[in-house]
Amino acid sequence: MEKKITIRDVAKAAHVSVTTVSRVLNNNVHVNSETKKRVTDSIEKLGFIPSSNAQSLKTSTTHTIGFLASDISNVFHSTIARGIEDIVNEENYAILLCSTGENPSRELSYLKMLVSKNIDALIINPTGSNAQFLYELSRKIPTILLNRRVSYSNFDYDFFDTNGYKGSYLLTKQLLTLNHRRIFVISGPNHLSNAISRFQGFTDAMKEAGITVDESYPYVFDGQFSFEGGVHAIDYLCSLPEYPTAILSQNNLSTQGALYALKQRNISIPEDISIVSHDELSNWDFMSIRPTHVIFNTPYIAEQIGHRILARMKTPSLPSQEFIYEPIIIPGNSVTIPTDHLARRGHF
Amino acid sequence: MEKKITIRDVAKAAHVSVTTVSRVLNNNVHVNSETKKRVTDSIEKLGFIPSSNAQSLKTSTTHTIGFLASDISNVFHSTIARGIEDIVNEENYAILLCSTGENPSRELSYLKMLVSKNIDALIINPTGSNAQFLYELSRKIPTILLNRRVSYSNFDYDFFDTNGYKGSYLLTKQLLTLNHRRIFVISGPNHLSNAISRFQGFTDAMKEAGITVDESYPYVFDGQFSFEGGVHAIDYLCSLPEYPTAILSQNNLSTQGALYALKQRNISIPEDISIVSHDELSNWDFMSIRPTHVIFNTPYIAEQIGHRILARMKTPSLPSQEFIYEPIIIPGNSVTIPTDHLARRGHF
DNA sequence: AATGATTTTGCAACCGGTTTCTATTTTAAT
DNA sequence: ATTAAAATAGAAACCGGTTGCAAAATCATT
Repeated sequence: MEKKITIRDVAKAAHVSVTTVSRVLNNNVHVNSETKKRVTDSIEKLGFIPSSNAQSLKTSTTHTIGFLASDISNVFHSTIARGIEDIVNEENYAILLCSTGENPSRELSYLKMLVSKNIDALIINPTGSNAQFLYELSRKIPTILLNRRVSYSNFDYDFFDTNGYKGSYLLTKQLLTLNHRRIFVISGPNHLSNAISRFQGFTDAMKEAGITVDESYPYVFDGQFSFEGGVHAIDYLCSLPEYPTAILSQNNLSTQGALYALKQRNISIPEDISIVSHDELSNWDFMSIRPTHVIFNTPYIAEQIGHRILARMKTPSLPSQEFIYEPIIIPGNSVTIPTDHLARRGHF
Repeated sequence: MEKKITIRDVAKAAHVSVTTVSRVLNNNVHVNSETKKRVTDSIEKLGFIPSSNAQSLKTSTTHTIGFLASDISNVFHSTIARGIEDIVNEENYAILLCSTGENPSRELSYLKMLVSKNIDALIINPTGSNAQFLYELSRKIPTILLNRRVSYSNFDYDFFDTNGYKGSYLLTKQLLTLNHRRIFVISGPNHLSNAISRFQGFTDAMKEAGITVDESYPYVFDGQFSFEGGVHAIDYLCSLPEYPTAILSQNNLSTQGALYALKQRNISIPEDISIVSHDELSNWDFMSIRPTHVIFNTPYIAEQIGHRILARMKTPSLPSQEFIYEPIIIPGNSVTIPTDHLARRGHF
């Protein structure tokens, strides 16, 4: 194991003090150009790379941003991560990556780790738990919340979200316009703010059509935002006494699960049932049934988050703000007028 | 700005020395259980979280692993990242995430940043440049190379890869068995070791069928592993004097581009031309044309990488090893026997 | 040549932990 | 009761940088 090259080695090689080397590194104070050259030459020759740890200890800044999301392998989050990275990398920030897996205790332990690592800023897609810790953290470190709100007494924060309310509202309207009335919703966990607002978009559209969605409305499935969630939703759908004519899936993973389960049961789209969905579906162009869905301009959102976090680090006193991005509706071939094929085919 | 709580504050509150607090934190040496309780209580009460920076400075370990890939928003890489994360998180390692964007100078600057941040280990999907730097780095820090080799005099390293040679070989065989002879290859940059080995799999299969693929073989397109690469490949294909009967696309992004471009030109699969592909295609189940393709068990590979990097950190003297994972072939509906539809339809 | 202003440089304290070495106390053994 | 061994705790050096303060060197002015 070779010994590490430190600033003192450089100082010795250049016949100057460590102070001078430090000054050359940070080029804040003027250093005689001749001395400077001697120093940079020594740095070059020795291949010296200053230790961020030592720097951080003194300056208490790490040039590191924590990104804590439910699942980094989810294409939405990885696209966001990449977009942020591209922006902040220009100012030499690095990103510490963490997936909570929707597990509050894992989230908490990651948060503590990030504090201990002294990150300069945090971007989090929170589980919803750990509100107090997050609140206190946000008072010390520039913080951005992504997609999900957290409620805690007068906790205000920078918030980036897609307008899920509007997305669901539009999708529901589309179905209603075609005369669908029995619309089955595959919803997400109701402790997630984005699941709630999407659901609200649905109920409001329904209300405008004179349909009240309350406990007695039978076509609601509260599941996880996951493939299995979609599969279970279809199981549940098929157990109902009266069949719905359309499905609103509030999440892309649920949609995939639902499509899979419907195919297994030989239920055709849109002949037997219509479906509309939230969120981007990969390879949508090439799908045999292309669900009508709403998407968001994710790379753009990521870029905005990147700029915002830089701004907030520069000016911590910035007043909190919300950034909500509008849905883009992509019409597919998954919707038609209500039929009663399912009933005729004996599914109900 | 509240002042930070340090180990000295805890020491004061618990009426002990900082040494004792440190001992409680690391519980290596025995501390009287009564004293210990006083200390842990104070830690709890003050919400003290030790600074990793300070710890790192002394111990020169950071519990941080660098993951440097061409593009973290690529689902292959994000799946790998997540899988590694899940494994190493159990031992409290964090992951520093970096995308090179295939840019060697960005790769180098990231590598320097990672060195300066004193990472404990590195997992890299290298651009192929910066071989010397990487070589020297790997002698100081446990390093794993992913998917692409780097050539530098007696540089040996841990290497994880998918057997792309075999994948392309099998796909080509499949086409040859159906009597395809004019097979168009959408290849990748020939400075990438995985592009090279995939291409080799193709040529070897062809050779076995008595077809020599050399400079005079007209059906090779060297592009990028990207959507645009696929589009350009089809442009090129259509400019050829004699049409091929099948396409071997060496990468999923190229495949998507190719499918798109073929659709634009109203070329049907497999009636007009057959296609086979490398790598996972999202939502493949629901595609109207499901390309026959080879995939790899990515989550499993990720897990293995995670275990390996932990092992290597524990035992740096471990001899280097290569881990090559076999392809899994997924038959689709994108292949048929050669036809001369394209010629008849006036494309050629 | 003397004085003051301005550059340029170095000393040493400091950031917040860990660890070596030493001192004190407790326990065990004779 | 005496001594050896083990358990416990603290003082201070250290990790590798940054920075306040002050001194030395250079330059400009009278």
